Amino acid sequence: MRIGELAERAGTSTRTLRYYESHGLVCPRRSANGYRVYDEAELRVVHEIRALLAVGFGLDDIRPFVACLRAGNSSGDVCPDSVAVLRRKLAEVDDYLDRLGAVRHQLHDQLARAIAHREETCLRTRNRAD
Amino acid sequence: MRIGELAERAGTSTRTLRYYESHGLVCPRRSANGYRVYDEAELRVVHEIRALLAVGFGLDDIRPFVACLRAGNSSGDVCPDSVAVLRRKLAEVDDYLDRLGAVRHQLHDQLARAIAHREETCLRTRNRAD
DNA sequence: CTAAACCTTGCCGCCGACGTCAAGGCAACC
DNA sequence: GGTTGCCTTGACGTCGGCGGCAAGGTTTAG
Repeated sequence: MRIGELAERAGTSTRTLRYYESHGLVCPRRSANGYRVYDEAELRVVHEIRALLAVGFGLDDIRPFVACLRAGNSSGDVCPDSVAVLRRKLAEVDDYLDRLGAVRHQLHDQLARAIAHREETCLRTRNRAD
Repeated sequence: MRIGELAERAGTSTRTLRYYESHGLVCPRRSANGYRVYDEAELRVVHEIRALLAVGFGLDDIRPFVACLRAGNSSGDVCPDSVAVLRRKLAEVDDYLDRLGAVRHQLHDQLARAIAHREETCLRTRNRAD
């Protein structure tokens, strides 16, 4: 399979596949004329990459998962390095959730106070109008 | 007050203050030699900008708050435009919290399954060793 | 007089996952 | 042989909030 077909079947672009390759995540063979040739297994790899990217992983974080898949495992998650990255990412997400919760809290209060202030001002204005 | 003093008192850099100015958030007078001159009120404005940036606002979102402060209000939050931005940002944060919660959930499951798979494999290996 | 410490404008670098040309080679069909 | 459609490498653009440097003018202290 050549790059165009893989791109279409993976739901992405040829540019993206070349980008992954330049970062060592995919390594296709080359045909006589220099075209990239991928085998079926690479489709699975690209799907794995895309899924992890969608969850917020960076390409560097994804590398162990790809290696794990290439090692013949049914899932990219089961190798020690992958598990380590998963743990770290979970901790990062928990951390981010905490901070974002605090931000939400502050925004909520800030909004409530602003609205309260507006109503108060409105009342005073009406009282002056009396 | 010149730019260096304002930067120090606001806990930021001169580069940052010039950047804010280039985006219309601060507009100092100029002295005869071309130096930027700020009055005391600008310190408050810069603090407002920094506080909102820290919460995740972009410079464009912050503009109404600065205008509100300049209009003489004790808080930058109380003007209609500011309230609108606050509402929108709160909604965005809520949205992001939802998605991040889903991501956390997925990561948690993925990690749990990976560990379960590893233990299972480990058991099988020991059984073979028996 | 000179060094130090301010200030000015302007422009490139950064991060990350690509998009978007540009300029050209290869393959297949009419 | 010309057109179409694939492929190649290379290099610049994107977004945002600055950092950092260059090359110069100003002011103050010694």
